[in-house]
Amino acid sequence: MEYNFRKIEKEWQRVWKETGAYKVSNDSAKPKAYVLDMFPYPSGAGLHVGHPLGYIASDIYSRFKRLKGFNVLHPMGYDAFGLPAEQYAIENGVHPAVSTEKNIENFRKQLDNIGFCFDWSREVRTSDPAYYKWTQWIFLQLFSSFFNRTNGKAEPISGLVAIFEKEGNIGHVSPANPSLVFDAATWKSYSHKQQQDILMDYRLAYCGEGEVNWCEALGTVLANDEVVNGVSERGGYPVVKKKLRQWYLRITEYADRLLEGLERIDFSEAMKEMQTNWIGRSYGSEIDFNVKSEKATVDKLRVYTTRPDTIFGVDFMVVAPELDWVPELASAEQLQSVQDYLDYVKSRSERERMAEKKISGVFTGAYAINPFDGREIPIWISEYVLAGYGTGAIMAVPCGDERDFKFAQHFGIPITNIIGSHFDGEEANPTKEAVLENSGFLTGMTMRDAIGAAIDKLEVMGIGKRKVNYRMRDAAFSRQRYWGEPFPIQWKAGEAVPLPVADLPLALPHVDSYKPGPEGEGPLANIPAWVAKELETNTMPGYAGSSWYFLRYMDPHNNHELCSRKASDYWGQVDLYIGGTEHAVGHLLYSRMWTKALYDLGYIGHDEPYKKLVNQGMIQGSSRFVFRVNGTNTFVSKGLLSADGTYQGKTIDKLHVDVNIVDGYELDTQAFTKWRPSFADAEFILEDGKYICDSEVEKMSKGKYNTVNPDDLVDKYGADTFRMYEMFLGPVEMSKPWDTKGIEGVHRFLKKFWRLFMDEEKGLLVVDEPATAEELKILHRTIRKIEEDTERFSFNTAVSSFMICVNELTELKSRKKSILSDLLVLITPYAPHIAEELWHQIGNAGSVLDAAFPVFDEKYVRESAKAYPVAINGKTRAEITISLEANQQEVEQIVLADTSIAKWLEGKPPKKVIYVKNKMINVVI
RNA sequence: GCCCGGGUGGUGGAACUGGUAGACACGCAGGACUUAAAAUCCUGUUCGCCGAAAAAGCGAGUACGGGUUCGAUUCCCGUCCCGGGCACCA
Repeated sequence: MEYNFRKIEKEWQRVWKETGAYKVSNDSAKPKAYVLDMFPYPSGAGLHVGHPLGYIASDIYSRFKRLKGFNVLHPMGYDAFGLPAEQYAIENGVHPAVSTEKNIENFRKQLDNIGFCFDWSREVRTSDPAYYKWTQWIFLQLFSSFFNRTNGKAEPISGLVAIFEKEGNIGHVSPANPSLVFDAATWKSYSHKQQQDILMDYRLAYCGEGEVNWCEALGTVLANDEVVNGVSERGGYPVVKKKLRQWYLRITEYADRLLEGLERIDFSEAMKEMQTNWIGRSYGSEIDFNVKSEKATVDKLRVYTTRPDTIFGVDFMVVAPELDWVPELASAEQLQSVQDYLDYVKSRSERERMAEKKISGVFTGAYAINPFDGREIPIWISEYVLAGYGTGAIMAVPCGDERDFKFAQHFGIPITNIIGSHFDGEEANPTKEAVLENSGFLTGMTMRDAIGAAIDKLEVMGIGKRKVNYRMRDAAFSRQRYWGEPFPIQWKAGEAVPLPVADLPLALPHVDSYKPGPEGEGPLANIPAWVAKELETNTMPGYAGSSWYFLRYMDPHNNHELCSRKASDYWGQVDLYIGGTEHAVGHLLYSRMWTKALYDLGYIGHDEPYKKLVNQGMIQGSSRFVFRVNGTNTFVSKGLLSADGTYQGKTIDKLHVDVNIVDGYELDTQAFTKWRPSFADAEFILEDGKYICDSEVEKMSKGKYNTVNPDDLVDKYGADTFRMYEMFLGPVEMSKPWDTKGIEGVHRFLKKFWRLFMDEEKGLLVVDEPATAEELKILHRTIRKIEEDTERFSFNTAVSSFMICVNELTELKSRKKSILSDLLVLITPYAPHIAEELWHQIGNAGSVLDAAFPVFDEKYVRESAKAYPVAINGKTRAEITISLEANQQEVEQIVLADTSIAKWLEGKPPKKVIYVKNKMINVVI
C-alpha cells in the first residue's frame, strides 16, 4: 500500500467533520487551554503561503495540549469589515456583504485544505449583525462610563452625575478641560445641553472635533498613506486638512494601567518596549514664559520640557505651526514669511512631516522672556514640533539636544553653553551628569539635582508645575465610510443620545451608492430615512470588532450577553495568542483597553486579554526576474549578461516573472510563452540549454508575481507535508523568504515514515513484539525532544527530531507496534492525517486525536559512558569515551595516557586539566 | 533621525544555561536498481593545505575589529551591513 495522501486526507477530514471531532464544550472537568490566532481580513486575493504560518503553529500547539489532556478552545473567524470591500463595491457595484461572503467562502476552503482543528461552530464575523450588536453594546458601555481617577477604574457616568449634584467636580477634574471647575449649585444651574457637553469631556467614548485628510476632488476622506506629497495617491488631487466631528476612545486614561499590565503578561521584550514607547510616559514640567510681541495679544507661552534644569541654556523657542494663535505672534516684518510657512505646512501630511529630515522653520518676530535672567528669546515656528504633544511648544536648548542644536546651526542662532567642557561645539550632549555653568541659581549643581530645584523654584514663583505627559493620544474611533458598524447614537438638538439596548443591533442599512455623503460625511448621510431618524452617519473603524472577539468565541451564540460570565470565567485569558508584529501598538493596545474597561464594569473577571503572545515572522517572497533586450521580445539568460547589466551593448529590461513557472532558477520557457499573450512569440537566448532567472527577496504580493498558493502545494504534496514544511522552514518568530524547493525533503520524510509501517506490495509490516532497549531509547529521546520543542514553540527542530527518529528506526528495520503507536501520537499535532490513518491501520481503537501523549521515562535514555571531546588549550584534538562515573583523577589518568593527547604534551606535565562532567575535557599546556 | 530584530556552508537552518560549529533538510557530485525514466537506496559535500586516492593530520572559520575566559556563534565594547516599525515626542 502506498502513501496516498490525497485519499487519506480527504477521508479523515470528512470523518472528523462528521463526528464533530473539533467541537469544544464549555463544560469539562479537564484543565482549559485557549489558543488563538489573530483572525484574518478575508481579502479577495485569498491566502498565500505566508498566512498559515501562525495558524499551523497554533494548530500544532492546540493538538499537543489536547493530547496532554486539556480542553482546548481553538477558534477562527473573520475581521470582515474593512476598506477593500468598500473600494471594490465602489468600483464594481458589488455589495460589500456579497463580496465578503464570497471571500470568506474561499478562505474557508483554503483553510480546510490544510486540516486545522478549528471549532467552526464558534466562528465569528465582525460584520454579522448578531456579532456587531455586541460591539455596539460595548460602545454604549464606554459612552456611558467615565474613568474615575481616584480609584483608577471605569465607572458608570450616572455615578459622576450624582457626585456633581452633591459636590461639583472638585474631586474629578475634567480630562478634556482641566481648568473647568464648578460646584454643585453651578452644575444644577447649567442647561441640559451644557451638562451633556461637560459629561462628554468625561466619557470613555466621546465625540469631539478632529482633523482629517479631505480631498475635494474625490469627495472623500483619505487615510494617511493615501496621501502623497500633499495630493491624493489616486488621481493626484489636492488634499487639505478639514475639521470633522469625530468619535474617540479615551484610551489615555488607561495609560498607566496599560503600562502596569505589561509586567503581568508574557510578551516579548521587543513588543513590550514598542508599547511602552508608544504610550511614552515622561516626567517633566510645564513652564510659562512671558511674551513680548508687536501685537501684544499673546501674553504667555507655555512650554513642556523634561529638562527644566537647562532653562538658562534656552536660546530659542519653537511653536507648532498649526496652533491658532501663531499668526498673532508674527511681527509686521515677519508676517509674510510666517504665512508662507503656514501654507507650506498645511500642504504636508502628518506622515511626511514625520519622515522629513531637512530642517525648516521661520522666526515669528516675537520673543519670550526668560523668567530668571530676563533674556529675550526668539520664538520660531517649525514643523518638527507637533501641536498634539505636550503644550505644542518647546524651549530649545541647543547645547543639550541634538535637534535643537541642528536647528540653531542651520539658522545661525547663537548657542549658550551651560555645561562647560561637556559641550564641544560640534554636537549636542544630552547628559544629566554635568555640573551646570552660566545658570544663575543653578550654577554648580549637577543637572540631575537641578531638575528638581528648578521645578521647585518655578512652582514657588507660580509660573511652572510638574507634569506627567503621555505621548499616546486618544484613539480616533470613527470613519466616514459605509462598511463598518453603525453607531447606536441619535443626535437630538446637538446632543448625542444613546439608543436603548433593546433596539440593538442597529443594522447597517442597504445603500444604492457607496459614494461619500456631503461635506465629508459617510455614505450613510445619503440615506434620507437614516438622516430623518437623526442617526449618526459615521461608522466604527476596523479595530472595533477585533477589540473583543476573543470573548465572543467563548460563548458565540449568546443572545442575551456579549459572553456569559460563566463562559468567560471558565476560559479566562487567552493562553497563547499568535500573530504578526504589525499589530503591536494598534489592535493589541485597543483590545487590552477594552478588556480593562469590561473588567472594571464587572462583565468579565480578568483585565488582560492575552497571557502569552508569540509573534510570527513574515514570509517574504523570493521573486524571479527575466531579462528582455530593450525594444524586442528576446529574453537573455542571466549568466550571459555583462557585468554592467547589458547584453552585447544593448539595454536590458528586468521583468518580474511568475515564480510558479520557474523551477529553482530555471525558467520553464514553454510555460512562459503561455503566461501572457505578449510573450507568445518570445525568443530565448539560453546558457547550457537553460534559461536562468535572477532572484530577489521582496514582500510577497500579487504584483510581484511571487505569491505561492497553499492550495497548489497541498494538492501536490498533501496537507501534512505542507504543515510540516512551513514549520521546518525555521523558527516561527523569524522572517524568511519562501522557497518551494525544500518541500520535497519533508515529503520524502513522510513517505519514509509511511514505509516504516507499510510495504507497497506486502502491506502492513507492523508486528506486536516487545521493543528492544535500543528502540526504546530512540523513542524516549524523541518523546523528550518533541515535548520540549513543542512546549517552547521550536517547531522546526521538532520536525528535525522526527526525521532523525525515522532515520534511526528505518536503519534498525524496527516494526514494533508499541514503538510505532507512540510515535504516531507524537506526530499527530504535526501531521494529523497520516497519523490517524496509520493509527487505524495498525489496529488501534478510537481516534488518535484523543490518544494520550506518551510519557517520557528517563531510564530508557540513561547512558553509562560518554564520548568526550578532549581539547588542548580549547582546540578539540581527540574523542575519548569515559564512564560517567569517573572522577577528576581517573579522567586525567585516562586522558594523559592517550597517545593523540600525549604527543601535544611533549613529555611535560599539563598546567591544568578541566573536566566538566557530561560535557568536555580541556587540557591546558 | 529614533526604536526593535537579525548577520553561521552554494541555500533554509541547528548548536536550549559559555563546553565537539554546521544537526536535520535542500541543492550539487558520484554510484546502485531500471531498456529508460520516476520512485527508492548508498557515498561525498565549510574553506584551504598535504596527498594518486583513502585514512589520518595541519591551518583558518559563525559580518568586521578588539576584550573577558582554560574555552566565545553564545558575554562585554566599538564598527559595518540587511530586515521591520515609527507619531522628529522635547
